[in-house]
Amino acid sequence: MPSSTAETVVVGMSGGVDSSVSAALLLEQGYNVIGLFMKNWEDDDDDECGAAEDLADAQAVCEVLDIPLKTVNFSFEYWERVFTGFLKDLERGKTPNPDIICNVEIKFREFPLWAMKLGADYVATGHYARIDHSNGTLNLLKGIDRDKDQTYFLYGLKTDALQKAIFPIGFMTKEQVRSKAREFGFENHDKKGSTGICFIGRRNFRSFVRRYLKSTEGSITDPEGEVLGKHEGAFLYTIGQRTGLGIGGPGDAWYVASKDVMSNTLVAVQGHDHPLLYSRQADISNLTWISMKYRLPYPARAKVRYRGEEQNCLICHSQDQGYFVEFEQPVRAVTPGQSIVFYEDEICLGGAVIEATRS
RNA sequence: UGGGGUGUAGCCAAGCGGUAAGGCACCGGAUUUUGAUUCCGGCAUACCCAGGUUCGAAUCCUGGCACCCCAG
Repeated sequence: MPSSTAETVVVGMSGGVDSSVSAALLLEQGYNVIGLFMKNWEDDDDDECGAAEDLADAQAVCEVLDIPLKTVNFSFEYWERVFTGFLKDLERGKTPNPDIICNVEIKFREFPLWAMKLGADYVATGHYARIDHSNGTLNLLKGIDRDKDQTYFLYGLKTDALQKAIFPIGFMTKEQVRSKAREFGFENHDKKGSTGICFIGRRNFRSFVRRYLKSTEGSITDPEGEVLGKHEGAFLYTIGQRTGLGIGGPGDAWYVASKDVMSNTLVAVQGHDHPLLYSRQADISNLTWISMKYRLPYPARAKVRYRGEEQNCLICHSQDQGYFVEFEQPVRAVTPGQSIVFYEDEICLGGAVIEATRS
């Protein structure tokens, strides 16, 4: 029984192992724990069972732990603040990352607001990340499990959003989380990790997007303009992509090197490491720092996509009040719309959105 | 209709008498809270067609057919 003086923490529970173990750990640590299941997407048709199963899993875990599970529906907020922007970016030829916005707008804005109304002192999620409060400033640190580190998705959060956040599994490996789940007797200890857009789930990207955006066929050409084949709509593809181009024939595989939604054209090149797939510079926008502003130019390590390799780079001011990044080595598939996240050793400094690239 | 060449999966392409390499595309899976990348697996009872020779042919022979090239 939680004592009346214990602090209360609301845990966002997805039904997966990570958030389940997070809740259990908080309980062990003496918190008064409340589970929250967020439903942020109204399924238009199929896949309804996926969310229902997840809810059932979350319920099962909460029963084992003997904690209450509440549900909330942020579909409206998600649609308005995450999904519409996602579609708009796609139309503009970008490759947006909705999960990053989702964290800023939903998981670390709506969710905490809701939790605080319930009288929570803290909110927690099952992210592989750590928060360091020592030496006066708050720092977002990579998860101990470098292979699972999820700070890439969290770079848009500022100090105030993280102040009341707890990441209980940030100091654990996935392996440890799973065995902990077994210890607790969670049925979902072996559950496969979820993939796909957060809350929307795993889907065929192209057919999913085409439910919302009208697409028209266009041509795929090589850099010289020679037509190689056709695509289903330029905005359905991303830079560096190989799958779905349908270009057979002699030689190596083909990859998307650039796209132009105005002319609805895709330019493809042959070979995973074709020079046209590499960029040395990128214009960036919406630069945000988590806890500290750094004087530019500032040297940092940067990830251009989740699970990408960290690259040495220099963050700079550009002539027009904007910013750009210069990489020490050319980086493959730097893609407008994707985020570039900056690091210094363990610390996630912040990040920005890639606007344009230069070789 | 004189000469030469080529016909192997959707596309390239090995094979040269001993029972169909490989790559691209595609499909499935693994990895992955974006879209990708990457990795693993699958993918021609069948080699343009019809005969023939051989224990045995995609591989040799004969005859067709198709396409290409050079001459006309």
